[in-house]
Amino acid sequence: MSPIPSDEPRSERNPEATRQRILLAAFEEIHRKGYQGMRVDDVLRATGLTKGGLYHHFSNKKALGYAVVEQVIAGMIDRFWLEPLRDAEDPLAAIQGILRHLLEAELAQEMIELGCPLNNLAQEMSPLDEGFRRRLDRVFQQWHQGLVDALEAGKRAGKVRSDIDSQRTATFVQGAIEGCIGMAKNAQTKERFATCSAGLGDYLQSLRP
Amino acid sequence: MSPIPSDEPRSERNPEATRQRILLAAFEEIHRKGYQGMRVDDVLRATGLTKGGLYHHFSNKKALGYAVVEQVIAGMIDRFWLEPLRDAEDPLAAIQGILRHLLEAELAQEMIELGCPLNNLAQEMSPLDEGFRRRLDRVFQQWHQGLVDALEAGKRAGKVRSDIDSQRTATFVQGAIEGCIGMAKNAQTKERFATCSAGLGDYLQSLRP
Amino acid sequence: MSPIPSDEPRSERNPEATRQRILLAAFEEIHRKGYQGMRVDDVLRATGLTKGGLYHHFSNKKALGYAVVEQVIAGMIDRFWLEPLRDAEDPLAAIQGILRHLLEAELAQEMIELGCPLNNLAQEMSPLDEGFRRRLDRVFQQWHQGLVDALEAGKRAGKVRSDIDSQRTATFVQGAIEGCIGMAKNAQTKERFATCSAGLGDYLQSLRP
Amino acid sequence: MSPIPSDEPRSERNPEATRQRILLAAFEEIHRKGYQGMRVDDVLRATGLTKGGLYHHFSNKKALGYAVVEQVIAGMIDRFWLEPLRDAEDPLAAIQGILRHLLEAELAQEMIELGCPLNNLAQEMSPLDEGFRRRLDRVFQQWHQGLVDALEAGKRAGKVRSDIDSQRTATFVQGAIEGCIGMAKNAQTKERFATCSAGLGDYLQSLRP
DNA sequence: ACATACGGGACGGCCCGTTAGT
DNA sequence: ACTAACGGGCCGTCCCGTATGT
Repeated sequence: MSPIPSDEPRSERNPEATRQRILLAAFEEIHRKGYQGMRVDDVLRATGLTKGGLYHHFSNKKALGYAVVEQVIAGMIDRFWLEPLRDAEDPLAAIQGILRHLLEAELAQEMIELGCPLNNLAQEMSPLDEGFRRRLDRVFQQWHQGLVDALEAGKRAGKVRSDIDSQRTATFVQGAIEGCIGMAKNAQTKERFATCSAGLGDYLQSLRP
Repeated sequence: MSPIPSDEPRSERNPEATRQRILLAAFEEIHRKGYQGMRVDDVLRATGLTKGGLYHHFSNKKALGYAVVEQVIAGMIDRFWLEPLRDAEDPLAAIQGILRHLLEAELAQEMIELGCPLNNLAQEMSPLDEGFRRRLDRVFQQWHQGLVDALEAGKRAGKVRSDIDSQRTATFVQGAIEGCIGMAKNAQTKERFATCSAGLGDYLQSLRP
Repeated sequence: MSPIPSDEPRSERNPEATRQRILLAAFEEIHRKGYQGMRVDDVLRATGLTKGGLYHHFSNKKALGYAVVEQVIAGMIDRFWLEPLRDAEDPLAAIQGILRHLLEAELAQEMIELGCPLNNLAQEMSPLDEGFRRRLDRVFQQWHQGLVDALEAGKRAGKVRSDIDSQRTATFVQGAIEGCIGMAKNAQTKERFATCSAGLGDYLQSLRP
Repeated sequence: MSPIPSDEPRSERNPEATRQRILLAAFEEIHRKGYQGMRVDDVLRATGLTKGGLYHHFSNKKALGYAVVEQVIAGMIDRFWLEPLRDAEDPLAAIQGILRHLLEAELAQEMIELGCPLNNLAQEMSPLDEGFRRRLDRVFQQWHQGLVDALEAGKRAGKVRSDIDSQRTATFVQGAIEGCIGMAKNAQTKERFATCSAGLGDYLQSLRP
């Protein structure tokens, strides 16, 4: 098919890139079907690898699942939730900004159709496997810490009521966000997300001085 | 073969009871492992039936899953969330009462360990199967309607701010509740649920006149 | 092929016969390749069953292996070694008779080519799996008991020296028989068996009064 | 890439030693699990090498197996059985000495738990692979020749009855020895070996003038 | 209404071997 | 001489569903 044929080194022999390809494909499948619903063979098909190849990088399906949590999902949470909060002087506005961003971006489709990858996996696997639970909880806690830090900064900047409990608030915000995404996923409509996150907006407003 | 025919109650020939036993066992398995993780053979073991028995009542695994939604989970939501709201003059207090009840009852353990059966199934199956989604959404909407009705009654009774949007609020409350349960399930601790639902309590207070 | 075509009940629905077919086929494969070398798929092909069918009768490969020991091999030892010794007044002559029989019968071929099924399995699996070891040892002990009884009867009948230790002698006879079969199996020749069992014959003569 | 070439001993560039390490590790695995049960990857783990390293020395698994027979097992038989018989004036005493030695030495444990490496392999592979059979039979024949020579010398020294057939006797002695080891391996007890070899001792006594 | 035997098709994992590279 | 990425086949098991019988 490609006009320049044979002197491209057939397989680039780039193990790190291969590993990433596997992780990405596995993440996609897990996001779509859940960990239990993810089929190793589908990951193989998506990556163009074979059993032996995958088995070289990950000793079994569970190890692959763990790696997806630590090396894909954790990074997504960081880029999506923590990065924007890092230097925001007004955390409540920042959170609402991210929520609005969720509605507009192309990834909205995926988020509403398939839900939050972190929460999906947690809901599925936390009661079934302690290894998953620990790793997922670690990500939740990093996110939580980012929210706490931002709320504290907001207090100092006079953008957040100083009498609120940041820990408790951060936990509830996490829960509410995941709840809103969940509502949207049930309904499979953007509107449900808009409605639910409007309620969350009301709550966030109630945190202002 | 045997000439003496029908009037010995062979074991306990009671088809309706058998059907219920299957539904209950299937519900348990689904609650614990998810629909995809539920194994028909495990349901068989739990009921003491065999393949033929189960497939006489349900044409396939999916039909069994659908029936669990419509005939088990829907009833649970009704008893647990709608019943207490029906005649409550103060809906916000009623909601908080249910949340407190969740922490105390023996079923708390199950709720925190395994999560909300309705939401679990919805998160797992809504993107994968439209039949599940429709049935689950119906339950969510009944619950939603109950909340709306209660909030409106609360407004009339002067227990709820009259300027709030009941639809939106009901949706967010649902989301927040499921979010709190989810947080607790990740952490597998009662405390996380207490913390998160305290935040929800703050929100509910902000709805008072 | 059969002129009367369609009204023969396609699969006879005879579970016990099916179970036997599986056991026989598994025995054949184990005899030929060893337990580890036996492939479930080959047993399937030999029986015409499918995975599900076999899995219904035996929960896994090991269970099938155990059943082969208890329900096939034990019976063979009984018919081949114990039956002829039961009423023999001259046990030494009886043993030599069986050895000679081994050289003549059609089963000689199989015995020399593939060895003794009991000893093969024991050599392969005793150090690897205690479940196999116990079951195989039980067969060895029944055989041993048969030899002891026969020797004692021989003593009473004046056909065996009364000063020998029957226990020890029985054990050595077992070992020597298996050793002879093993020698023949290495060489893959009848002659090696003849030579080796001639030596055994010398020993047996030395037990005469 | 590096201009400084060869005189740094990179790790311990010693191909012959590497080959020996592989052979030894492979022997261990074969002795423990059989040839079919031996996994190349386990040999790799035991030697610290990788696939390429092993396949540089042996073209495939079978070639490794053959080499183990010719370069490890043959040597063991020579040291263990032939060496002590070489200059023994009383072969029967020498054989019994070796048997007693077997019971006392530390290697007894291994011999009784795992059996005789030569006979194990022969029982497993002779019917399956002619290449193995030939190589193993060669070792058996060298051992056999050693026994014959010793018996003949014993005759000349008046320590062995001169009317016995040395060929036949040697074969039976081999068989009986392997049989005794096999009996012990089944039972996984030293005592079984003691009992069975006591019977062998009786036989050997019957060969004295 | 229910039991039992069996079909059939994946799925995860194992494992021998090859090949590009150093 | 040796490493490490990867190919590819197949094995044991799992599991949904059907068919036959009672």
